[in-house]
Amino acid sequence: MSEKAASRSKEEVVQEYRVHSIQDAAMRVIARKGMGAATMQEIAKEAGVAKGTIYLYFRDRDELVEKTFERAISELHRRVDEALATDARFEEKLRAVLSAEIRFFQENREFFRLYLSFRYPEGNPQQQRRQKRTCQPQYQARVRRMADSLRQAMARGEVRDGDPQRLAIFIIEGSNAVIIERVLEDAPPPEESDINLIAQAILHGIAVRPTDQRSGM
Amino acid sequence: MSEKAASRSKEEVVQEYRVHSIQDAAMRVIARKGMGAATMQEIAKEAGVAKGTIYLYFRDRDELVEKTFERAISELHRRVDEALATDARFEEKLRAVLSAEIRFFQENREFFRLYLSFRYPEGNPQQQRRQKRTCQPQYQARVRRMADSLRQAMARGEVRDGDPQRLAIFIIEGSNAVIIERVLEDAPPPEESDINLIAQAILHGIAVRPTDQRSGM
DNA sequence: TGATTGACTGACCGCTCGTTCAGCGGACCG
DNA sequence: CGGTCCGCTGAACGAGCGGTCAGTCAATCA
Repeated sequence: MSEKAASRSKEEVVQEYRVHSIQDAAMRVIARKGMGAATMQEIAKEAGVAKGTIYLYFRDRDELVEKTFERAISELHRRVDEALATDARFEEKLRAVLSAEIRFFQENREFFRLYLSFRYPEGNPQQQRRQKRTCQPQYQARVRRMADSLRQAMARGEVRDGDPQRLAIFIIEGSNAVIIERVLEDAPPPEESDINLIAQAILHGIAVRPTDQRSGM
Repeated sequence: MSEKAASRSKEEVVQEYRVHSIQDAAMRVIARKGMGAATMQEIAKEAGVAKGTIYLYFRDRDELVEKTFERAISELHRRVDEALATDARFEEKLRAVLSAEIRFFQENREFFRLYLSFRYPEGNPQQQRRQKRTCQPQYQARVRRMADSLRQAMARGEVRDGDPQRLAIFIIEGSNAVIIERVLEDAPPPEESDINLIAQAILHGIAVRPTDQRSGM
């Protein structure tokens, strides 16, 4: 009974395996060489296939890079959304998001080079217009999510009023920078330590306050 | 008596003018097209000279880009250093630095693309090793300066204790992101408004505090 | 078992890029 | 005014890229 079905499924599995192994190879090569210097030849070699094979699964280089980026970023967004989907206080949400991001970038160390290439796209306007459809919306969705959480928290009186868009950008990029720094380190401190540092800075700032005499945990 | 001296000086002036106009052209083209897509042909056209002429003043493309970056970033560092060179309280220093950065990126709107290319360098290891000498030290110097100011402020009891390196990265990248966002906007809000937003976030965080009942400014 | 298929290959093509260099022409000298 | 210099030019070159496609061969079919 599973004869035909299994056979068809097997082909699909093989296809998916090929697609994923090429995407993984692309990610590794881009991480090593940078977006501009990553050639189809080297990606193919890394994936253990011939250059022409890639074109059986992806229209061209742009589509390969685009799909590779989307697969990774959607996983990050899934985890961040999960962290934001609770009714907890803003501080708890923030800590959950930071934890999710740290783990994600730790598990996907190669991803950040690709992430940056899409965050600040290059290429001629034609290429950029193409990327706008996938990269900018992805990033802006992230900013919007954070901004929405901030607005909620402002409405609840947990967070001071202020431009949520700008604050979201400040929080995301500041956190990102520390997380990337952390991921690039040989022996990073415990996850909790960096989460505390970032969350403290975001929530209460760095200035000493007279009322702030409790020793932090 | 100024006959010969003037003539020699005139040649030097012409040389310097050529060098600078080529660097300015490089900056504009990189801003338009991105680091990878900026060709020598287009830079030459933008500068109003022939392609070969560039090679009379720069060994190769790498040297042109490197020198162009250094000229711009050293101007930014000069202004930031000036802002940090006082004995003022940390808050005043921070505001002065933010003001300097906002003005710099506003006056050099083309620079940020180049800045990012050096902040997260691409290319093969050979090219990267080359860039390490100029880009990473430049960025790390910036982080170090901020970290030093933080350490001072901690010693004076103005700023809570915490890893100065990580806090400096958080502050610089968070601010940068907002400033770049601001520079890319068509009608940015008044400079003071963004400085207040960033300084507030850095110094006192975003959380509402019971003791924080004064209306801002 | 011979025929057929199609996933896979890699030599090849057209193109663009950074870099070179033989030659041009205006400025200056004697 | 003819000769020399030299800053400058842009056609030409080689390297290296993305993308193509005729050919290969193991798996499958009849």
